[in-house]
Amino acid sequence: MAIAKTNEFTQQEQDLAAFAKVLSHPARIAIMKVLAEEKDCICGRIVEILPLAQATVSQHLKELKNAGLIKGTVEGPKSCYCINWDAMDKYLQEFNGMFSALQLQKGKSCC
Amino acid sequence: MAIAKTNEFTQQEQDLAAFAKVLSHPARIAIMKVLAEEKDCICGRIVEILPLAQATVSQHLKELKNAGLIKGTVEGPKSCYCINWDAMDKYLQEFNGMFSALQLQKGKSCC
DNA sequence: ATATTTTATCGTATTTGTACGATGAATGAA
DNA sequence: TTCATTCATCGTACAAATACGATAAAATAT
Repeated sequence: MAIAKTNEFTQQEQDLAAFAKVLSHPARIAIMKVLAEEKDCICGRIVEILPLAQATVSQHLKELKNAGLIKGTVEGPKSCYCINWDAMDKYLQEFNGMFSALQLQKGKSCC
Repeated sequence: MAIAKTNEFTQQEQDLAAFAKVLSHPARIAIMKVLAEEKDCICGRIVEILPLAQATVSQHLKELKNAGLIKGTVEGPKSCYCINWDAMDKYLQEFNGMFSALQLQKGKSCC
């Protein structure tokens, strides 16, 4: 990225971009779907479903967890993951709120 | 990415990930805000506002345009950009629709 | 015609993301 | 204890994204 200028933008811009970034890979979207659909959201179950190696799935899970979109609890040798809906709702609200605000100024377009 | 596995996911997963990816950089979110707020959405105006070089802004604009989120028309030596709300509405609807569907299955969580 | 303005594109340097094999840590089963 | 299972992490290879100077292209102004 040659000297990241990321932190020269507003906090809101950085936060929303970070939220979008976590969901910017089909594997992570697919993981969210599995977590919502499956009752036993074990890492191994996700590896079965996705066309990715175990190490790669684990890495994607880590990113989702770091962003707060999912929660993980250890159950013996297994790891159980699920969606953190509190956080998701907050992010989605912020995300949609911004675009709703922008949309109110539609008339100004020049093209 | 070492051999991209992107196309082994569903079309919906790829589409939503692509939408998120375009918005996964604060500069592109900031550009969307400028385009919504300013009447004369000239490239040069965006360069004035963002802490980025002209070449970099032009590059971000190209990505937003390729994804269909903005439209651009040439006006003499200038380029006038604005948000493609038809496309944006469609993307936002798809995006929110997916998470609404997932949210309906909340009860199944194991943690 | 020449110079200026405005933007896109090219080339390139650097950083970040993606993917996986190998290994280690932790638990449960034999 | 010993072995198998499950997962996270490390190291590494490669691909993609980010940023910018330099330059080209296209229109306007002088």
